[in-house]
Amino acid sequence: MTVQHSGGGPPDRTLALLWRKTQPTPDRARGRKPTLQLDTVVDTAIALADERGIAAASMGNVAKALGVGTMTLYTYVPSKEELLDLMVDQVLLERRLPGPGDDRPADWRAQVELYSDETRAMFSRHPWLARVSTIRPPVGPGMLAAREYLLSTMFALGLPPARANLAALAIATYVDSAAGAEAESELIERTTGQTNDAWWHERGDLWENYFDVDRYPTMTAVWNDGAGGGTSYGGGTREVSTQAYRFGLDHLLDGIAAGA
Amino acid sequence: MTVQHSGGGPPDRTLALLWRKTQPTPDRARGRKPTLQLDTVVDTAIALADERGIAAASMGNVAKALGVGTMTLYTYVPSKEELLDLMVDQVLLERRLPGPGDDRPADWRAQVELYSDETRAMFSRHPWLARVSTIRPPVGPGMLAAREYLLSTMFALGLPPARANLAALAIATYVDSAAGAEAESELIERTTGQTNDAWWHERGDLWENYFDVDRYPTMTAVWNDGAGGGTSYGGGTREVSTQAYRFGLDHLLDGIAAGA
DNA sequence: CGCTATTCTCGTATACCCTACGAGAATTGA
DNA sequence: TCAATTCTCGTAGGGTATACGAGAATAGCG
Repeated sequence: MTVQHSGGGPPDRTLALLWRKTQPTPDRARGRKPTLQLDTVVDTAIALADERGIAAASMGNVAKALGVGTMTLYTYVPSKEELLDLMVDQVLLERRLPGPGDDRPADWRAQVELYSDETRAMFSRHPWLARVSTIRPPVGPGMLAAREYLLSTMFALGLPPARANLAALAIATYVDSAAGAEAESELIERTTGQTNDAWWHERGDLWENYFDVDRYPTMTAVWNDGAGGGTSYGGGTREVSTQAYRFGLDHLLDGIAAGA
Repeated sequence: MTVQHSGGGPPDRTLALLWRKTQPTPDRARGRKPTLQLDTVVDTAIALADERGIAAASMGNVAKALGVGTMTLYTYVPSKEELLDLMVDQVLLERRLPGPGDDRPADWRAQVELYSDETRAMFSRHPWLARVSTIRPPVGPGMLAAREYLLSTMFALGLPPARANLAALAIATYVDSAAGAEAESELIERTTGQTNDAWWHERGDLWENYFDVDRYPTMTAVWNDGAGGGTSYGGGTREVSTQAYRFGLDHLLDGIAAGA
């Protein structure tokens, strides 16, 4: 399944929810006391998605986990879309990225490395994040903090503002998508109980019945070289994925540094 | 919504469907004649998804568009998952990428450029592709052709097999995800009838009420430089996205070339 | 204390989604 | 002709989100 979001209600309401920690919420005295807290709802949804994938974080499941009726959730959140936005920004905020005054690695490259490490760890904890669209993202503190940090590393490299912006976007695109793929792969292995190697192995027919060496000479060469990662092509083994990630990031940064 | 796939039935059946054009299908004389063809089903589903997003390509909608009962589709396709796989590989195959013997640009860089152009065009025609998970992809002719081609461009650059594999994976990761984001952005503009600029503008409250210049000095600098792309941050205007894409690809290739 | 305004709770109902099952229709070879 | 085979698709069951409205709980006021 796919996940859209950020379409729904008035943006003011969503923004208020996203920034609730920064901005004090007006307290209302009147009326029945709430049983839950927004944070509890969001955290529960995240926990469910972490464990069994984004589909498990349905309104019904979240409510059941909290021991309330499904419709009760709608007191805390205008819609599922909003909940998703909150989940995303909550998780984006988990990354420990130094802010303006904080200590950080001296080298710009190490700074980017920190972004990469934190992002990969975040995706690893929350693999479902990879399946949420980031077009029109929840513009919350989490998203802004990450963008600010990455942008500042490009300033540290000495890029002028316009180039720094482009470079930060390119790096974020690469890191986020690669880290997302990696994490999603692990989630699928966990939830299906089948390793990726086993999955490829199950498709052994392919190589025998359909694969034509003349049509795919280069793949064959890589295969014979043993570089495909054993039993698999197409992303292949965990080691190959990790190596490919490093390779891509290193060379992207090389290229950016060379052009600085 | 999110889209999973490639889990379901026996892999043999799926592979047979995916490779149906290459492999002749056994003809059966007995029994009622089918009203539809598999290709028609797949094409209809693709058309629906192209126009109104992946969610519109439901079994019910596809059947309605074809003027048959919903359950009729299950004669042609074992499940929705399989249909999705077929849609994906069909679309992957649209890219005009030269095969082993075919003419191609002489320069390896131009060859990669061709992959990039064809991929962007493909995503532009089929924006929903961005929301389909590519872990455990449909291992059909479309996927293999693209991998073969990209791999061969890295051979053209002179990389040894193992490095070529890593480089091809890195480039595919970057190009596919950037192109996907771009296309999805256009789809959202089209289906919501709201441009991205308008969307950001609607969030004007943010900058006034929540944005803290001290917390986000670098973003502020970029903003003041006019590099944010007018009204937006976070990916921003179409021009900024396109520039960022070019910037990233060029520098990634620079880095790979430098390390060759 | 009682009343009222306010707020939260959540059962019911609607409208989608996928798909298992099985009855019936169509076709062909025997 | 009729049996075997294959395709068609209505019904039903279990999932999803959420609109609506009735009822419960609370705070403050008279």
